[in-house]
Order: sequence, then C-alpha cells, then structure tokens
Amino acid sequence: MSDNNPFNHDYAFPFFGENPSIYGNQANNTQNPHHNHHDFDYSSSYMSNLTECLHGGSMDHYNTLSSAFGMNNCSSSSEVVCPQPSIDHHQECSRKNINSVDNQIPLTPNSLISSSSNSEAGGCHEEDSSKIKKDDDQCELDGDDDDDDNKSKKVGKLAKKKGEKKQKEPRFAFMTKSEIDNLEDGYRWRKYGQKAVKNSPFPRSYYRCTSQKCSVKKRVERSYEDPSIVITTYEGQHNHHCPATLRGNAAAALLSPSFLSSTQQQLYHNPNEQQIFYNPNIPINNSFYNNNYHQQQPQLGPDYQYGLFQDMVASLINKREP
DNA sequence: CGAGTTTGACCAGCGC
DNA sequence: GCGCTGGTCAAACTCG
Repeated sequence: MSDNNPFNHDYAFPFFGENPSIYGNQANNTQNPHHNHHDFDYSSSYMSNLTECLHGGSMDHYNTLSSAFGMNNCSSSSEVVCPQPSIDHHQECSRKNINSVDNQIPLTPNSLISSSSNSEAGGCHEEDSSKIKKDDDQCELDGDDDDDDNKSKKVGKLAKKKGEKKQKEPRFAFMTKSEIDNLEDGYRWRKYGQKAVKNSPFPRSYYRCTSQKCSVKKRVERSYEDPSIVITTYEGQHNHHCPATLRGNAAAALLSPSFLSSTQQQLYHNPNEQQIFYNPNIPINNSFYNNNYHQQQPQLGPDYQYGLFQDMVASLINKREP
C-alpha cells in the first residue's frame, strides 16, 4: 500500500486549545471550538501545504505535514523519546530529564516528532516485533500444527520468531474531553484486553478492528490527571473503508479512510469534542499539564501553530466547499 | 447462535 | 536472575 496517508507516521500535532481554560474541570463546559476561528493565525504556507496534503499531493507527506504544522524538519532528531504516553514512562523520563518540562524542555521541535523511519531513537521503551506479528504467526502455526494442548501451542507461538524486530506500526494519539471512554469513530472494534495502568485508577482498554485482515488497534485510557480526558492511541492503518463513512457527505469524503485514519474521522464525527493532539512518543509530564495545559499556552516557540485540529479541518472543508 | 466483552494467565522487555 | 509492567491470548461469559 502506498503511503498516501500523511498520518502514517508518528506525527506530532502541536495543536492545543488556545483557550486552555476549556480543558479545566468544569463539567458543564460546552464551548464550541469553532467559535475560536478569529483567533487562528494560519499562515498561507501552512494552509497551502496542509491543503496539499489533503489533496494527496505528491510531496513528501512527512515534510509536508511538518511544514504545514510549522515544524522544523526533525526527522533526524536524535532526541530520546518515550513512545508510550503511559504515566510511568512520563515519570521515568522526567526522572532522567528526558524531554522533561521540569527540566524546562517543553516539547521542543525535536522532541515533538520522532523519526518517521522505523528506526527507534533509542527511547526508554522499544517495542518488540514478535508481539505484533503474533497474528501472522498464528496463521502459520495453525496450518502446520495439529491440536496439541493449548498451552504449549501458545508458548510455541510466542517463542517463534523471537528476536525479530517488529515493524513499528504508525501511531497516532489524541486526547478528547469526553465522558465516553470508547469514542465513536465509525469503525467497529473488538475489545481484546484491559489492563490496569500503573499509577492510574483507570484501566487501559485494548481494541482491535473487527474487519478481517485489518490489523489496526487502539488503546483507550483516561488521563489520571484529568479524568474527563480520554486518551486514544491508534496503531496502524485501516485497509478498508469506514463502515459509517461518507453517507453522501463530501466533507466526510475529504476525511475518508483513503486519506485519514479513523482518528481524523472522529474529528468530523464528533465535532463538539474538545481534542488536543499529542505525539504518543512523547511523555506527558505532570508539570506540563499543570503549567501549560490547564493554565496557559504551551510554550512551544514561535514556529508553532496553536489551535484545535478540528478547526483547521473545518476551515479547509469550508474552503473546498463554499 | 454469532458477535462482543470480561478476566485471569501468559509472555517479552526492561531496569535493577 | 528477579520483579515489574505493558501487551496479548483465549476460555468463559453476556447480549441481542
């Protein structure tokens, strides 16, 4: 499959609510982010590059989006990043002064984006390929292995291809202020696991796309800092159309699976959700939340655009469909 | 009855 | 090597 999807990388999305107070703990906050358009300052190059992305242009998408998002080219970043948004990683990285806001390194351009290649940057967590390939392994084993007892079969499965490096699936994560854990994104998901998360009272749920041959997974967990925020991490790319997509809606078509992952579609399907994008490779530091997230603008530097991604998409839709 | 969920067990990776 | 943790499996269960 050609990499048509500019989100098929571990992109960072330096978009934050420009009015951070809306992410506070006011339960009755229903502010519509679309009311904030007048505050946006999308540069022309920013918009044109992004529009080109939406058109599926021939530009290198990585650079395009990076440019569109006002990022420097960070593909050669040697920053040590944490691919997991989990709390222990945040704390661990914080202890080690890795991308730590405590250390006055608040999401610098280099820390905002990890290598678009599959080479890990030697982070504090490196995933193992054997797990991701389990399904394939199972198919292979099912073919050449009769019914032994399940346990030995399972062990053999897991032991097979041990040591192989996995192909890191593209990940995309975002936070949504919602009371609903499993947000509707148009795709059908089967839950295959739930785990308690260290230092968090909220469990993390694991979902897999129910479509055959689609290996997309997502994790859903609640922020322990702000229980009203749901953190959803998508992994992989759907190889099929969204069952609930289009419906004759050209705007939805713009955000169809051929271009956007379910994550972005959710932007469309849930336009009233407050969403903040973040790079799942970057730890979310407590003090970052406390100092930047709830109380003031994140200090990302002059190259960064502030705003809600959905506003940006809505703006593009309006441009394309007057 | 099929699809989806729950939940305990298992495994791999990592730090110490 | 050991313990901890994240991720996954799969049997049992629930639901429509």
